[in-house]
Amino acid sequence: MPARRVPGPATVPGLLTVGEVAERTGVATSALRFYEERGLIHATRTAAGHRRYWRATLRRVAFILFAQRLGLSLEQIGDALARFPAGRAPTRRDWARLSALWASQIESRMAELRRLQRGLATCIGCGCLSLQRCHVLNPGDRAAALGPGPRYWLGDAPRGRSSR
Amino acid sequence: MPARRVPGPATVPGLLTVGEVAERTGVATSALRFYEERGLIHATRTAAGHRRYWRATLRRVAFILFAQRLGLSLEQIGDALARFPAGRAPTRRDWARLSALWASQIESRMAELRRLQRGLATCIGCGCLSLQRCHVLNPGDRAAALGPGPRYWLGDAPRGRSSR
DNA sequence: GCTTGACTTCAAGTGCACTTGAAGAACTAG
DNA sequence: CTAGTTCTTCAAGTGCACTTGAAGTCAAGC
Repeated sequence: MPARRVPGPATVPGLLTVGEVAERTGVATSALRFYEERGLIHATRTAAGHRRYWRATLRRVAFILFAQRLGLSLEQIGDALARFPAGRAPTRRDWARLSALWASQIESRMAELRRLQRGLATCIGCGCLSLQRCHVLNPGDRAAALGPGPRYWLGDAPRGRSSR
Repeated sequence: MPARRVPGPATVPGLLTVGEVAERTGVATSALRFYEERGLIHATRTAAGHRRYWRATLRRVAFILFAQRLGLSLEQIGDALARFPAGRAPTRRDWARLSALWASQIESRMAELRRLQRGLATCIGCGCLSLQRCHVLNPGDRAAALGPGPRYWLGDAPRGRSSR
């Protein structure tokens, strides 16, 4: 019955073990398993049940790391990844759409940082940080009072999931 | 024995109840109590044990909100607040020192966002996101692999507290 | 053949920043 | 005086992104 048994670790050029992926990405094996559980990455299995990753997974993990530094949650990253085929690079078109979305998020976060920077120099220093109508903490309306729960500071709030 | 009893809520102009502070700052009463437990804010007590806040506490809370949007942890914020007198505004000198520190943190976070922005347009789109030597994920050395634990993305890592 | 190390699952733990709930005391309005 | 709101403490729960540990399997080198 050992007819189509997937070969052992590291012996096949195209497939990587979880340890190899961990080493190459700097992400712990436990995290990789966690990402798989959350549907962010996928692996084939050997006959013995060991994970084997395609090389494309390295890019997928890089994508996850990138998006995390952007400030996205794993759920948001999962949504983005779901549009891409699992085993291959995204198309230019896929990429362009996502790129535009994320670029605008980076823009708004940078805008906030610039506001905070200005506030650092003037608003707080002079004691005007009043909370009532401070344009640093409350741009427009009452964005600083996003309600209870963890406060997100990229894009003000994760879309969907109304607070609490 | 009711000789120097602190008067009731809302009746004294200088002192605020926890509910009033919550309403004015947009921060939940539970969070205010939590901040007090962590030493970030302080309150006097009425004879009955109810909290009474100075008006300066409003500014202190504003300061906390501001620093949170900067991406600082409560511990870091507490360190910063510890240098300031509890009941009054910080001196210009105090402020200038902190301001310089935080400004540089904002600068480095903005620099990272610009890198990510560039990566968004080129590095990932063209498929070069390689993890090994990607200058978007690994500026200089291997900053993306900060080790296990929650990943900080302002200033790369909270100073002190070597990871784990 | 045996040891060592890499892998497996599953449950539970961690750190942060809180929130929620229970049980009760205190203030306020009518 | 009573009802309702606001406050008190304390313990436990939440969500995120994982890590740690236990108990066991699999593969490779000597």
